[in-house]
Amino acid sequence: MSEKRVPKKRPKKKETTETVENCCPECKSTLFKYDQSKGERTCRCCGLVIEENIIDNGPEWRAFDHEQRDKRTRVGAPTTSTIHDQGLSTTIDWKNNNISSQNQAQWYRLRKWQRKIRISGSRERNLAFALSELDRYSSRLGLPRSIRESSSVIYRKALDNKLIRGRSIEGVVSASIYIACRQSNLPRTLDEISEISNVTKKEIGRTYRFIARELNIKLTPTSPVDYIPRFASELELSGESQAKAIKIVNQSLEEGITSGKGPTGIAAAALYIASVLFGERRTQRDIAEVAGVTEVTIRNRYKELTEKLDLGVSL
DNA sequence: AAGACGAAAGTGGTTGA
DNA sequence: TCAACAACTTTCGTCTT
Repeated sequence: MSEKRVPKKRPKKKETTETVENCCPECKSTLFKYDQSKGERTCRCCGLVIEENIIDNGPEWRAFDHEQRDKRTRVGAPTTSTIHDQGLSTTIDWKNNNISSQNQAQWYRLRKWQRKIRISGSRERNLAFALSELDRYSSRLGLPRSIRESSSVIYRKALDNKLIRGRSIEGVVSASIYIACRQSNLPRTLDEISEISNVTKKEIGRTYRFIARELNIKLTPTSPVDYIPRFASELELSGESQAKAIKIVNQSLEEGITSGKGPTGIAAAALYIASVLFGERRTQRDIAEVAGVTEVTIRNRYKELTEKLDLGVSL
């Protein structure tokens, strides 16, 4: 069967079962045993060693209760760019535990200084405010953590390069979010960001172009494909329709009939066609609303697409 | 009655002189 | 700085289901 087998009697150490994408080459089983003490992953079915010398990322110490764990842990929370001091500063608790009345005044002064040091200087105050705004905006937009991180990094860079002067913090925060979204191929429209931030579309547009230029950030033009999953889920369209819409967009990209046209309009038209083809028709109005374009635009795009692509749509 | 369609006029942004 | 321009929107009347 196999050249390498593990002995039947194995130490009763931590053993976890898990399913892995690729299966055992020997018996096609997808169930594996992971033996931490040996650093081996073995097939549960035939015992073949799938992987050896796995690096154990866990701590080298062992703890038998909470107290020991607390004592032995040597790391804290991960640092993050979304907190102005990267979560590294100390705060002094307001609870006055066992402090004599003589010391109360002293403690009060200590706290005051601690706060002053924590948010000191215009830069820190700016960052503290900006990052709280950034957090508000991104939670309203429902953005993943990774994008929050990268947009706060962009904001920090903008601040370090003195690009904020003469611009509103809200504007720069919005622009940072816009850039971060585009970089991670989860674009939001200027309209969407403008709506939650009370910064005009025009201002965000101006600011993001300025920042991208100054910080040498290359922004590739957004593809309509990037918008499709989001729009499709808002319209509650099936995965099939979504896949079809993506296919339509790719086809039209090849044909080169998309240049110069707004990506949202194309995404909307492709979704409209797909929804009709799969019998889950959405009205142009509904699609226009989630895509942030007008019905007229959808009609124009959809006309172009059906004419040039031979999609076999009859309406 | 709702949705789709299309014409016409208007708007905001880009480009090139 | 200005005009030309393309894309897109607004508005509205008509047709289709």
